Amino acid sequence: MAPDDIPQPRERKPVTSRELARTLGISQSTISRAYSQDASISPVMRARVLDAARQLGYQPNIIARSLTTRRSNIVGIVMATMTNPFYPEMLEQLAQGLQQIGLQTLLFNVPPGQEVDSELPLLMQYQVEAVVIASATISSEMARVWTATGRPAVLINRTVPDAGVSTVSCDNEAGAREIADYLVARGHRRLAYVSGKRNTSTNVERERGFRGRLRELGLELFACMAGQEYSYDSGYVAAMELAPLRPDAVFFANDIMAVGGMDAFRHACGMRVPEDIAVVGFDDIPMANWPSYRLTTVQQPLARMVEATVQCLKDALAGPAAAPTTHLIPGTFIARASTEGAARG
Amino acid sequence: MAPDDIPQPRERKPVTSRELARTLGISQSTISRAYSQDASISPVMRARVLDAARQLGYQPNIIARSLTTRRSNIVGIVMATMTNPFYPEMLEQLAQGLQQIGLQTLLFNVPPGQEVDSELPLLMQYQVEAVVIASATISSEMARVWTATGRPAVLINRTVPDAGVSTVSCDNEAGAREIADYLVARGHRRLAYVSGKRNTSTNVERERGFRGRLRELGLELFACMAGQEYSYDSGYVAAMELAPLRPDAVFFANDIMAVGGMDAFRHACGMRVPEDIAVVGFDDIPMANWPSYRLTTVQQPLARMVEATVQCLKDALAGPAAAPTTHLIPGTFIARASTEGAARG
DNA sequence: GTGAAAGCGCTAACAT
DNA sequence: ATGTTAGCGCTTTCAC
Repeated sequence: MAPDDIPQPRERKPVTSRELARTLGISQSTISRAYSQDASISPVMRARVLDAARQLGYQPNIIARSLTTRRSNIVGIVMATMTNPFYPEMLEQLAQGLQQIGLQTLLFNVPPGQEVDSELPLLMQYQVEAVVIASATISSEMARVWTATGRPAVLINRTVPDAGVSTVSCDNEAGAREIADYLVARGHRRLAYVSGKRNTSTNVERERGFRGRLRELGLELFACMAGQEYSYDSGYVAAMELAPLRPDAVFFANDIMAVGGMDAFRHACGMRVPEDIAVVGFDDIPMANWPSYRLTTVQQPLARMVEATVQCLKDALAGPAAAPTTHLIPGTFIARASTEGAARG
Repeated sequence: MAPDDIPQPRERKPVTSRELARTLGISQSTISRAYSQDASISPVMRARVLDAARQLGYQPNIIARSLTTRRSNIVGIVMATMTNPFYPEMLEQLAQGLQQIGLQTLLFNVPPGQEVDSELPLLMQYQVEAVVIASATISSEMARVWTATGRPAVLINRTVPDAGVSTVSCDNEAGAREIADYLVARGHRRLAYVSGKRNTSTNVERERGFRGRLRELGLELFACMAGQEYSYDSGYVAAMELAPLRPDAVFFANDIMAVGGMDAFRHACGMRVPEDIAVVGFDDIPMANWPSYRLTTVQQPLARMVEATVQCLKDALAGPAAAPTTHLIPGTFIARASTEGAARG
């Protein structure tokens, strides 16, 4: 076998601190100190080390470091399918926010039909310092198992009863009540709700707020369709079923469903929005403001939610185990053409 | 200070293999063997270990393992802003595909205005085994630095001249040529192109294909607008500038831009699509098939691209450094209402 | 088949 | 300010 045929090791071993130390004729711990902010090392020595490091391409192995420091600086983000454009946006901001405070993001995408719970063992094995769960639901039991490890968890837009996890969410109920007020004030009386994924707290809260406020106003929900998930298709299908009942206003559990619903009403049912039927969503995704839709909705305070999440993690990771916090951030009602001009009162 | 005031350690230390070994009265290496597929350990012993592990909640520390095995099973995914819905979808599929072969995803989101290059050192420090770069561009120089570490890199939908990285992309040029053929065959003569982000290979290829094929057919591009990025807003703005020139067909660099363009034409310029102007995109995002748009486009073979990427990584990580591969996967032209019914020929 | 010991690359006492 | 030493939790020889 010619020398050329000898398989090369797949990976050139990176330079280690020990090697760097040897070439500089100093001790290995000095290398370590050069990278530690407040370590007793002379500026000149540090410079010498960092210089040589650049020459030889040395970079500290963060993984090895984490073994001793017990700080991986990695947080897990668990997400289910992102059929709702709201979530990619959140993921993006979240990843950037975490990175700004020196945390890296290990992404776990829960395939449809699978549970978040099944991902948690892996997260633990990878020694993530905290977990953020968005657009996905975790069982109370598993949440307790997680918090029992002493690691913080933040749920975005989901709540789990007394499981010791922190939550950050939009005030869904208040937003939904505002929608009820608005639609009733505009003279609508045959009001329908299209639910998102069953048993998600967001859906429960929005439905409760809408229903509850209507009742306070002396009205009953005229119709209620069960959407399957928070997707365009789901909204489209629900709208098709709803149309024959002729409601005069529909509140969809979120914007992407509402957009699907509007398309169904307009292009498949021959109905005009808002003249024949008013449509409202929730989230205020960019699409909601496109001229094709101009969707009345409640804006979720995405930036503030991300901020709160990042801050929450920062605090939790800084000090000793803090008590779980609950952030309920108000949304902002935004009236657009999908309801305007439809006044009947 | 009362005992209660003593700050608790933030984290209950997870049980280690050594502890588990001690409670079982066996050696620590036996624990290790219980988790290694082909290690010499008796079935009964393995069962005993795994059982006890479940009792005590022991789970191997993958990070620690990676120190000795030099395999972190982590791959970095680098993405820029996801204003194009095509990318969240890709990210989702990619994360799932990687997870299926036991690889975890460390997500790096490049903030707008920043370079991918700046993220690479971090990726190296985190000992990722490979990097996938999507919707972002890397300099040839940095690509070489990366590959010099012996770690594979896959670029999705971007190419870098001779930098030793693998690439997976849609045949953008062929797709664009097909669009040219189609539009010309339908009688359009005043053809415009709206470019995406300058200097991205996707944009260069699509423009070259479109222009080149037109020239072969004896036509010149009637107008060419420079879009700023691959976003709805960018498409909208470009369309507004383009409208006064009255082209009879426009090829936008991708779907989300085309959708923005259609909205501008229809809602701001009083033009009908396709009667006054035909619109074509590229990608075939779900939106392209919504009844509000029904956009003619070239479908990117997302699933196949993800598959190719995953396979490429799998191979590269299995054997010794393989030569970089290049996948060019054909797209599929799809005619829809945004161009149909506009025949003039 | 199992145990003992060495070492992965680093940090953190403890020396000097 | 720097060097020495002992681990962090695991895998992997090497004995037996």
